[in-house]
Amino acid sequence: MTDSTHKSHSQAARALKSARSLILSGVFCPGEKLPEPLLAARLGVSRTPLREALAILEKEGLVERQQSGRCQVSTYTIQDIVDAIEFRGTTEGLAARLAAERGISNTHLAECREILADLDKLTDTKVEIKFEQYIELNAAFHSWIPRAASSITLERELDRIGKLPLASPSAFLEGQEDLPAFRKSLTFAQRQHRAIFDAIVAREGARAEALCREHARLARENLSLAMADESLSRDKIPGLSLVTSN
Amino acid sequence: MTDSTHKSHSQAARALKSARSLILSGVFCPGEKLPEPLLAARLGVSRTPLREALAILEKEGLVERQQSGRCQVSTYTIQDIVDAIEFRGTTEGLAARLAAERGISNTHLAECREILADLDKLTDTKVEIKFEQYIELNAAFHSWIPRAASSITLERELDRIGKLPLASPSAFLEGQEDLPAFRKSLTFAQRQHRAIFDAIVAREGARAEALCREHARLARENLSLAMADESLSRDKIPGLSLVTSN
DNA sequence: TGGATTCAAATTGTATACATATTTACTGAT
DNA sequence: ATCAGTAAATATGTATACAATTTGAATCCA
Repeated sequence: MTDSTHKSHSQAARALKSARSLILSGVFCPGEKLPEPLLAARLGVSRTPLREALAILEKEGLVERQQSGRCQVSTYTIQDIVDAIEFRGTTEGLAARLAAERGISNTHLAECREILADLDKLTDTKVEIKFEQYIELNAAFHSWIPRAASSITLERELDRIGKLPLASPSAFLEGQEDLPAFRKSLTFAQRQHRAIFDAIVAREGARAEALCREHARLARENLSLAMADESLSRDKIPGLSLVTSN
Repeated sequence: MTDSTHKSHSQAARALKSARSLILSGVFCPGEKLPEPLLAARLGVSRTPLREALAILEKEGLVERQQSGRCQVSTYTIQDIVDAIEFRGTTEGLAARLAAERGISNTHLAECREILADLDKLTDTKVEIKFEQYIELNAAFHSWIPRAASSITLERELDRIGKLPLASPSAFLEGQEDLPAFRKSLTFAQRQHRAIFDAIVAREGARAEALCREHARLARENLSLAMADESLSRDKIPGLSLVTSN
């Protein structure tokens, strides 16, 4: 899957993305040791760029260094994930409130209208939902919120929060296409998207904030669904393999 | 080659702390280029650990890499700072709400009582306030909140947010000892600390959250004070040198 | 058997070398 | 004087080498 032809990305950047992907996809188990020489060989880079990538992954919380300096895959509890989801909802709520209070530009208005219209097409029709498109548009809506608030700070922070395991708005959209309860929730989620947008446009800051928080609860529900669903989703949903089941 | 015994002061870790300190203290101007060889010589390390430190500082937002790969000190607007303070207040509010909703242990209860009692001693007496002690105790109170919520996630995130320029709860406590308006605000801040604690103990989540947000507004006021205060505070308050006065 | 001990193998942290890419300074022409 | 073009200087990105440390295992002793 790795694409070594592109030189637009440095070895360090590719090592970062590959290693993150390998960890989230469950190729490495939580707690597993990650010797640098081994990982470097596996990723096809030398230790120098790999170590830069590992330093970042450590900051992101995906790997930990024990006192000796050895690297291992982090372990997460369900509550860690719940808290991360709540954290994202709260931060998106803050961004939505600021967008409402500050008012948004016509450009941002039009941009979101288009995203929502496209999402409507995907969810309203009786046609088979195209999940890849939905994921993309859903991510577009969520990243729109801090941009609408004209807040570089929140843009960057939400981007970062999305890298916490299972905290991203798209975290539970992959690998659950087959669950009927899950599919129905997509239509509901889109109603919430519209409500959040309307609240922002109407400058109703408190409402926009509350709606964002409630919207994040969907992810929490999906987490429950995924955990209950036995072995099916464990290796399909990126990051779920890091969670201790207890 | 100086001290390779303790890993707690690895070259990379020391380079990180030193470079961060140099940037925040205004030794390097915003936008200034930071050539690696120069910086490495200045910090007394080789480029390898320095680059790890720079990768982290880039993630923290203190330095940026232009497309060529060259490193430069980031520039912040006042609104970036305002948003970062609001972000911290909101996240502390979330932690306080969770602490209230989940209930706190007796250990955490006693720990905070002691912190607050010590803060009372410092602020109530007519004696000269010991700023260093106040800063330490204030930081202890703020880091107590996510611990009381039993949330590793929020503990780590708030620690991170505190590294954003001027977003830390202690950001404006240094270098303003001489401003009377500022000194008076310390007593007020302590009243808010007590109110937050009481709300958490009483399991009043919404109140605890609202109080935390309001408490963060103090930092915003201090930012205004510091900006209005001409050249005095610009090189005294860590991070203020990164802000464009525009 | 169980526990300490020693020693080889493996791993980390760092410095350095070097190829590639970029910046800067300089030259010369219009 | 201005601009383009070129060459030298400098910076970055990466691989590799090496010392110091840690791990793992085989050995020895009670």
